[in-house]
Amino acid sequence: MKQARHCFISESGELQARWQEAFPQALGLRLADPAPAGAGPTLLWLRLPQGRPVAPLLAELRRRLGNLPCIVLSDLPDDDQALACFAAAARAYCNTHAAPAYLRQVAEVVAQGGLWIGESLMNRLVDATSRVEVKSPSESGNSWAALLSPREQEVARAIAEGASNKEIARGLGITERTVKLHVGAVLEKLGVRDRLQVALIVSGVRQSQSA
Amino acid sequence: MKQARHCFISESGELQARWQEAFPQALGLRLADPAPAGAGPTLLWLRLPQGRPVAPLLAELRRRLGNLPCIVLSDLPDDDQALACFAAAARAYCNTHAAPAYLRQVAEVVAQGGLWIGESLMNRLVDATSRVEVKSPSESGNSWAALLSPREQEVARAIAEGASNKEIARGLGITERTVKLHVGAVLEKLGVRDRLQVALIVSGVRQSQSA
DNA sequence: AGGCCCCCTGTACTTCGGTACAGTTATTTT
DNA sequence: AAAATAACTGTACCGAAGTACAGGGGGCCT
Repeated sequence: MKQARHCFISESGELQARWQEAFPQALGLRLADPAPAGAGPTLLWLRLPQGRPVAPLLAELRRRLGNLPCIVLSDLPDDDQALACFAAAARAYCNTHAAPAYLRQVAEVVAQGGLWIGESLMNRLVDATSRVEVKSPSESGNSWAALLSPREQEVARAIAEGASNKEIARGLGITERTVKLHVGAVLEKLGVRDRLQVALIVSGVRQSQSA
Repeated sequence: MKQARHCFISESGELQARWQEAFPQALGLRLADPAPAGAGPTLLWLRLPQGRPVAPLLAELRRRLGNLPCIVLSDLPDDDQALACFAAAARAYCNTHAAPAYLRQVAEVVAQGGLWIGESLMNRLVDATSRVEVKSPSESGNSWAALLSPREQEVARAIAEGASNKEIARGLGITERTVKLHVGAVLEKLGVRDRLQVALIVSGVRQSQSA
């Protein structure tokens, strides 16, 4: 892998001491500066100004400097801001005041096509997902799961991913015949006539027709 | 940071040579094995069996081994599978046959709360996002309609209601054969293999796979 | 012990979905 | 005038989906 050319972008254009420590040859730019002459940067670091929407900022950066991977640094990181950054195709989100070693690792990850989310947000995502899976049999509002046996729920979820009977069979280590049995049970219990409706119900688009 | 205890899970339970090279002390488990006695692992690597839905696999692993960070290895990586993995709260997705150094970096990233997405998927996400910003300030995410002719849109919407070809034909006053023609065109233009995916896309659950 | 539910499998059948041939008509674009 | 696009129809074929018979084993409850 080639050496990345780092470019730090902040309101004032100054380089934080730790940034310079992490990447001695990094370039510093102000938000309004034009693209630097010569060999362009290959990796952008954007220090987020306080209280501004991130999407337009990132969009403009891309327009001016090319569609480069961009790492967002926030003085006061919070999960919602992080999500906004990733929605705007940021590649990483971390604290402005992170240690140089940390910054270097983030850079390496991003340079190799990785995404740096940070622990707080990651935990939230994992929590959300596991909670859904754990508590969905009991309630979760739409109650389709409550009508189905555990095995049938697995089948229903696979259907919602678009899996064929054969794929589900391989996935669960059973025969296609048995999958058809479960599918049939799911159809009857949810009161629908085909798997497409099952997919819509599991995806939350429709409600089950059953009592 | 403490040393992570790695646990590789595959169908056969064997450790690939490069896994062992990357993590000499890693534990190998089969899919069906129970949790190992003693100090449990802190990081799971799951080698994905061919053609199986991932969500149930990951859910069951979490049930059995605890809610640990999980890295998914795929013999034939593709973007859709990767998305399914992240939807199931996987922390990383990469090629089974990746080099030891690569695996070690993935592990380090995950151990520090990062997410490893891989270049292919990342490029797609970045592309998608930048395209959205460029071409649809008005409507967002509903790009499926833009790809289809008016008639095809009608058919696509009917599909999302769960209508059969025969019903669509009666509804539009045309033959079933013609409906099939339109359905075929919709499938091709949206880049999906069956009407179920069309229903999910039109319902806003999925994005179109096409350029 | 009998009844109930869950999970699993097999054979055989019908219907539906999707595609591959092969066309027609009308409108628009180049 | 030719080419491209949209809409439409027909026959035919294959595989997937779903159903209808037929069973098997195990666990739980009264």
